[in-house]
Amino acid sequence: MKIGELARRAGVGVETVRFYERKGLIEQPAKPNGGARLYPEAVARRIGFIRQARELGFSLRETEELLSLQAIPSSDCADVRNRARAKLDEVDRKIARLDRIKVALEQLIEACPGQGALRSCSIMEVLEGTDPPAYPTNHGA
Amino acid sequence: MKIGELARRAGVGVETVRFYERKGLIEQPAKPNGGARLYPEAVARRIGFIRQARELGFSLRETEELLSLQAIPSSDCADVRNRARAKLDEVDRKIARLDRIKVALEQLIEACPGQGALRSCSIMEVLEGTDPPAYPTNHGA
DNA sequence: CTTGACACCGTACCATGGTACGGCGTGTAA
DNA sequence: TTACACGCCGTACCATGGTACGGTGTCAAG
Repeated sequence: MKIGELARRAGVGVETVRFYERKGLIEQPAKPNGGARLYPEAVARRIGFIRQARELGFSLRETEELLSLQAIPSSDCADVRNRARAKLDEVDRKIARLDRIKVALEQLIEACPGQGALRSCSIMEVLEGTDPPAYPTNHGA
Repeated sequence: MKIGELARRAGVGVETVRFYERKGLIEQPAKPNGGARLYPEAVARRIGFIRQARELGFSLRETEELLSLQAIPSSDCADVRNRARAKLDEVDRKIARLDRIKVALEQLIEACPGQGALRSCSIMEVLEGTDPPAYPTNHGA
């Protein structure tokens, strides 16, 4: 398929596809007869993945790292495994945080019935219960 | 506490705190005797939440929307509930996507043992199994 | 053969989310 | 009282992640 259809399928703009190519997130495909880029199906999925990763708070660089994880014979398997584990940790942490937000939202929705006795409760207050003081302090030491 | 300690506790820079204030994500605190901002503890947690929400892919605007969700008597409860539900959906979708990536990473780690028979497998290939064709097509109709 | 839809390319522009800078005031400890 | 840390403010700057533009080329239908 050509770049227009690719972009449509992946849910991004044509310019974005070329931008990703410049950034090295997708490789330049065949340009037969020297003209238009001709993409295989797989690229649409790859770009879809990039889009989703971005929405999950991964930068383009991090997204590239995710995409580069592949267990191919001849690659340094231990290295791939380590990087995958690091990413897995990150993903787990994101999930855990989202779960806390989720619970907070659910409690908020519960606390806010039709019209009734309504204890004041903000999302932060709900999180308070779940999230003990424990300040991050993980920045500049 | 003053802005310096607040920033340290929340894990951001001083400039960032003032930036959030300009953006309306935190309100300007008391400035007794006209001088330095004096913050209550709660603001550190609020900023910590903002930081985490950012890392989960929420924009500052979306983060503000999350923070604005509070069931206070006198507020339009139905409205709050609706907005909370919308956010909950979004959170659920994020979790679902992260779960797929998580599973993919786990499979990748499995597929990549010490040194052995190693089927070629990238994160995209793992996702293929999980993610049926179903192109998004949710952009410009 | 012209018109339209698309592709090409490079460059410029844009919004978001900060980050840094410079000049000034203040307060506390040597 | 001088010095240092910290705070104030406004403005300028920056990286990321796109988005738009303008000029050109190519193909296919009418």
